[in-house]
Amino acid sequence: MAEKPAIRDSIRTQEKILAAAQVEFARRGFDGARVDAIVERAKISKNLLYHYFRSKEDLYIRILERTYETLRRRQSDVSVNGLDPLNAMIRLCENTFRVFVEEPDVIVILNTENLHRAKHIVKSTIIRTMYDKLSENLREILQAGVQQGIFRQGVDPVELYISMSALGYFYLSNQHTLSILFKRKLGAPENIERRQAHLVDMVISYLMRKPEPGDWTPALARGS
Amino acid sequence: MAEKPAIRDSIRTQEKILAAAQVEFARRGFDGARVDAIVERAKISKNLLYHYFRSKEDLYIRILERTYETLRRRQSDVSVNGLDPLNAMIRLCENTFRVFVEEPDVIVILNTENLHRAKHIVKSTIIRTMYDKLSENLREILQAGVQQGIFRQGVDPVELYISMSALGYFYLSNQHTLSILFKRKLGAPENIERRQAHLVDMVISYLMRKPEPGDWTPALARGS
DNA sequence: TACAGAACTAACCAATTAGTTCAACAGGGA
DNA sequence: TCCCTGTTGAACTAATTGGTTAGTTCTGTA
Repeated sequence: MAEKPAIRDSIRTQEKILAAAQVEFARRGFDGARVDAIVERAKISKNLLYHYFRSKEDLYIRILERTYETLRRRQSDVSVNGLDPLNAMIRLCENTFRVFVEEPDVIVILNTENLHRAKHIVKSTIIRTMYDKLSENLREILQAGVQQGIFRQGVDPVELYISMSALGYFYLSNQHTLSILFKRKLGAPENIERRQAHLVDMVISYLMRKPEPGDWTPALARGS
Repeated sequence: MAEKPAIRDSIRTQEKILAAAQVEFARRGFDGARVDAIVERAKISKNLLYHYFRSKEDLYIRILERTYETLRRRQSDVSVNGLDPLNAMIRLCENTFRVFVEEPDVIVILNTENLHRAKHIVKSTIIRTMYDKLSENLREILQAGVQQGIFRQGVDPVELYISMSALGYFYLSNQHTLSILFKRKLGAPENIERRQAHLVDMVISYLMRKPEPGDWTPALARGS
C-alpha cells in the first residue's frame, strides 16, 4: 500500500522477478525451487515471467551472475589499496566474511552451482573473467608483506584465498548441522563475531609464521 | 554377471538400495534425486524399495545417518591417542581431509542437509550424540600441547575443529566453481596433495603461534 | 484520437513425480 | 505338500511441475 503502484514498468517488474527468484533459489536450491512460488512471491502472472526469461534455468543463470557480481563488488568494496600489507590482509579477510554473513543467499546459490558441477558458470563468460584481478591483487599484497619482512615467503595466492573464504564460508554454510552437533548456536551474533576474530587470527598466524630451526615444518613432517 | 546372484537375501537387497540411493542423493541432492533412478541403479523393482523404506525421505535419512557414521568412524580410524599433541593434531587434520577426499558423497549429503536447515538431523538422536566425544578429545590434545609449551593457550576446540574441516571441505565442495574461477584443476591429485600440506601448515601455524611483544594480536587489531 | 506494440492475465496442457495396487512367481524350511 | 518370505512387473493415481495459448489491458506517439 505504501509503495507506488509502478504499473507497466518493465524494468521494475524484472527486478521484482529476480528478487523473488533469488529468495526462492536460495531457500530451496535449483531443483527444490518452484516457478509458481517465484511467481507468487513476485506477485505477477506466470506468463509474465516467461515473457522476460526463457526458462527456469535461464532465470537461475541470471541469479548466479548477480550473485558473483555482488560477491566481487562487496569484496573490493572497502579500498584495500593503500593499506599496509598486514591491514590489507585483515581487511580482505573481514570483507570476505562479511559478505557471507550479510548476504546469506550467496552461499546457497554457490552450493547449488557446485552441486550441478558448475555447468552453468561455464557458459557465463562474465563470471569467468571476474576473478582475474583478484589473485593478482592478492599476490601484490603478499609480495609487499614479504619485502617488509612480516610475511613468510612462497605463499600461493589462490590457496590462500580459498582458505580465507573457507574459514567463514563453511562455518556459515554448514551452521545448521554444526549447531546441532556441537550444541552451540553458530548463527548468534556473538558467535559470528568470535568466528571473525578467529578466522583473521588463523590467516595472519599462517602468514606471519617464519619457521625457526627446530620448529615443525610441513615439508619435514610429510617427508616430501 | 561376475557377482553371485545373492537372491532372496533381504539384507543384501537393502544394502543395494542404500548404495544406489547414496549415489543418487550425492549426485543430485534430495530434490534432484529420482526414486526411479535409485530403483534402476539398484536393479530392483520399485515396490521392493517401498517394501523396505517408508518413503523417499525415510531413505534419505538412512543415508544421512550412514554418512555421519562413516565420517566419525573414519576420522578416529587411525589411533590419534598415544601420539604427542603436535602429531596428533597433524594426524587429525589429515584424517579429516582424507575422509572428504575419499568419500566425496559425504560433502554433497551434508550440503543437502544444510540446505534443508538440518531438519532431518534433528530427528535422529543417533547422530546428535555422535559428536559428544570429539570436542572432549580435541580439548585433551590441546591441553597437552599447552602444557608442553608448544601450543598457544585459550584455543576453542569447537572453533578449531570447524576450521580444520573448513579448509578441506570448502576446497572440495566448491572445487567446480573455484576451478573455473582460478583456472586450476583443484581436483587433480597433485593439487589435492598440496592442499593437504597447506591445510596442516595453517592449523599448526595457528596453534604454535605465541604472539610476542610488538606482534599483531587479534584483540589489539579489532579494538575489543 | 487512433493504433501498434508492450505489459500483463487466467486458464490450460503435457509430462513427470512419488507412491500404490494387484496378481503372480520362486525358493526353502516344516 | 504347504506356507512364508522375497521378489517381480506393469498398470495406475493423484498431485505437481515447467511451460504455453489465447486473449485483455495499458501507454507512448504520430
